[in-house]
Formats: sequence, C-alpha cells, structure tokens
Amino acid sequence: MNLIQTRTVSNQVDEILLERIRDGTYSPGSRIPSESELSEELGVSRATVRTALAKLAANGMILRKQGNGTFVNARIKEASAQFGNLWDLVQLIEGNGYKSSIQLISIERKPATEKEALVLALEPGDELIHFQRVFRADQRAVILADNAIPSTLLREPLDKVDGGLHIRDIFNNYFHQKIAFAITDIRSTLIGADALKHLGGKAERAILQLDVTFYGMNNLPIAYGVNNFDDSVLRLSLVQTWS
Amino acid sequence: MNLIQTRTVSNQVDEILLERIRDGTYSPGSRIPSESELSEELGVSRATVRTALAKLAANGMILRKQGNGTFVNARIKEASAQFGNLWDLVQLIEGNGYKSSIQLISIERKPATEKEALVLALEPGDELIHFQRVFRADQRAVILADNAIPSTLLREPLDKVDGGLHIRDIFNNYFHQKIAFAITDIRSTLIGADALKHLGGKAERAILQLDVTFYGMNNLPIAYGVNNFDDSVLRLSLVQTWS
DNA sequence: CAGTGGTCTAGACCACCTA
DNA sequence: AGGTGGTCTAGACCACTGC
Repeated sequence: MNLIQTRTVSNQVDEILLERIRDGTYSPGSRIPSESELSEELGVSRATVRTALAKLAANGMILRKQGNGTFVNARIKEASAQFGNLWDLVQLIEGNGYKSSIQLISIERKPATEKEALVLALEPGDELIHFQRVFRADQRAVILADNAIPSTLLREPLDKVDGGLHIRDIFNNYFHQKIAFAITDIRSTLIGADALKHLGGKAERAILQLDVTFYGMNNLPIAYGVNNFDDSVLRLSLVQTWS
Repeated sequence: MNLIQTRTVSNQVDEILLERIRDGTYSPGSRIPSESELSEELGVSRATVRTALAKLAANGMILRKQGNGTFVNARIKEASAQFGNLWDLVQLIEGNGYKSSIQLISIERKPATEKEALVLALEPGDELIHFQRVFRADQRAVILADNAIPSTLLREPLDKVDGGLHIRDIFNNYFHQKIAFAITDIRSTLIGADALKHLGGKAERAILQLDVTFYGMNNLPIAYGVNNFDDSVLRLSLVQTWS
C-alpha cells in the first residue's frame, strides 16, 4: 500500500494557485503575481514557487513570458487531457464533461497468446489474468479496456480484487508492484466484434486503439492493456507547451 | 529569427549525459553516478545536475529510485516519441528507424471553410494560406499534412517560403510569430480520397488524424493543421513516466 | 530603466532503500 | 548506518520585455 505521499510545500503552493485559477481570483488570460510576490506572500522561497509554477506550465495551465509575467491560459478548458496523465481514463472522461463510471465485465484466467507472450516476455500458454472493463461517460459505454497481468505476480486472493480501480492502484494493492513507466502505441482500427458488442453504434466504423505495455522498476514488462476508445463520443485532446 | 538559445549549463550537462548513454559509457539498465558525484565531476552545483536529470527522467531516458540510484532505461528504444515532442513528425519518422523527407505538394490561398473559421476565430471566407505536404519514410509516403494560416499574418513574400521546414520554423521565419502552445485532437477515421491519393494503399482502411490548433502568446489561434497519419506503416508510440 | 522570468550556487534537512 | 534521491532555503546574476 504505502501511498502516504507527504504533501510537499511546492505541491501545496501548486494547489493554492490552482484553486485561485479555478475560483477566478486569477481570471483566464490575466497576469498572476510575480514569483517574488508569491514567494513573499506565501512565505516560501522563490525556488519553491518556481517548482510549483513549472508544473502548472508543463500542464498548460499557465503561460510564462520572460521579462513580462505569468499568465493564466484561457484555452485550457478546450483540452481533455494534459501530457503526463493521458492514460487516466476517468479523468479523460470527466475532462470531456461527462460523469464517469467503471463497469467490470469479467476477471478471467487465460493462457497467453503468442503476441501477449512476446510483449510480456513469457512463454505462450503461461497463465494471465485478464481484467475486462467498460468505461462509461454519463452511462454511455465509450471505452472497452482489457488488461492482462501474469498470474505469477498476483499477491492477494483474486476474489478480493476491486475491478473498479485505476490500473495503477490494482497493481499497488493486489500485485505489490510499482509501475515505473509505460509505452503506448496509438493505433487506428476498424471496430472489432467484441468492442462493437460493448460500445454499440454502427459497424464498420473506425476507433482508436491504445496498446499499453507497463514496466516495473526493473525494466521488465508487467502488464499489457488494450483499450478500445470510441472517439466519436469522446475527444482525446492534448495540450502541448513549449519551453 | 532570433533563435539564439544560449546553451545553459544544465543543457550542457544534459548533453554530456545523453552522449554517455548513447556511446555506452552508461549502459542500458545500469546505474549512473549519484547526483553528488556528477556535481563534483562536472564542477556544477547539485541543483544544476538535478535540472538536467529531471529532463532526462521526463523523457523516460532514465529511471530514478529514491534511496537507491538513477538507472538508464533499457526500453527507451521501443518508443518512437516522448511526451513533449510528439508533433515533431520528422523525429517521429526517424524514431521508427526510417530516413525522413518532406515533399511540398502545394501552397495555396483559399477562403476559410466554416470549420476553419470557427477554429481560427475568423469569418468564413477570410483568406487562408494552406501548406499541403507529404512526409516520407524511406521514400514511402506516410503522412499527409495540411496546415492553414490566416493570410493576414504573413510577413514575408509567399514565394520565399521554404515548405520543407517544421511548422514552428515556418512561423518563426515568415510569420514572425511564436507558438506558445497547441491543442491536438487525436481521431480515428476511414481514409479519405485525398489522403488515399497521396498515401496509397488499400481503400476503406482506418488511419489516424491529428487535428492541431496552434496558439500564440496572446491566447489567440494562429494556425490549424490536419495530419493524416498512416499508422499501418508508422508506429505512434509514447513513453510515459510517473513521478 | 525597472521589473520579470531564467539560471545557478552552496548548503541544509528529510524520506527512503539496501545492507 | 550510510548513501541515495527529494525538497527547500537565501542569495546572486543574467536575459528579456515594456515603458
């Protein structure tokens, strides 16, 4: 478990600034106080303020202009995700303005296909645990997710697993593994029979497919996920900023 | 123009470390010297070393473990792009192991469609300059890109424009505008007639479409691009790391 | 010219991991 | 216990912008 995450000072500064942007104290497009002013007002060093501002800038919330000031990005609401939290599907759905929910379809033990074995560095036939889930936006099914994890990694009884959690928390809680990084392929495909069954809509249409391989701290693959993403309902939009 | 970019100390540290990773001084999966050691060896403060390491970690090149050390990511070659440079199509092609080239198809003045006018905050019919280009991977056409920029922003004669540049440099050089940020929609669509003509392959297939809106420092849209991306040839794969 | 953000330093303390 | 990365401070200088 151990997700205590002591709130750092810069994280608190971050939250204060975000709150002020949200409640309109700092209105869209306006200039916010300078680093020195914030540093003095909040009683922290300028370096700490900069750490917080850097995070907001990386997420596109603010725009910084050397010699001029720091400004609230007035367009941020048009994006549904920032770089860095792209695979938080719940946040993605809510970023589109919907209420999200997760429906567990099935948890199954299945032998690995050739492709899965290749990706996960296993032998074909080794047992995998598949979590098949549907993500809903205001009740409407928009994402069909299938995550496969080698059985040998399981550390808790399978029937105790809460299938409604973020994949990262499923790992933390039941597999006692930390995800260090992930590599994701973004593909375009014609909708398959299984996805059509769960997502509905008209056949022969194109959908997004996000193939995610999760790696542990030791550089070894620990999970493989296939997410069928109905982009006719849900926008996958990203903000990118430059330094 | 003005792209002088004085190389900062931390950028130089960054390059030194990248070079050592590339030439095998720091081999894949191995631990690199600690922050203090690097700080002492290179004669810079630990904070500067940390700035450089943070950048490498954000790109997934290294993995950091508190209380243990910093390690070279052994899997980084499996990704074709990092978060933050996703829209550098040339780098994307080369990340897939191909030689890239850009072919200018046409530069045309055209009235804005309703959709373009909406996105760019113009009136329908206002004149746009369209740059239609094909990106090739080892001679094979893989991306059809169409970027539209309002004529009123042009600051140089149109016939002087080098259509082979990155869109960011086209902006810098001929429009004297800096791009502050971009919002991109990733969609999946059936290939259209125009894209099929330039990219070839079989009809009725699904391709990726990246719709990019570029914004200037003043939060106003300055360009709109549609990139048809043949993901049957080119993989769009990203590394994501967690802090 | 004054003020802003961008970079850098030297030193301190803490949380965490391995042994 | 010792070393690692994570956080924070106080102060300095620089590059850039706008007036």
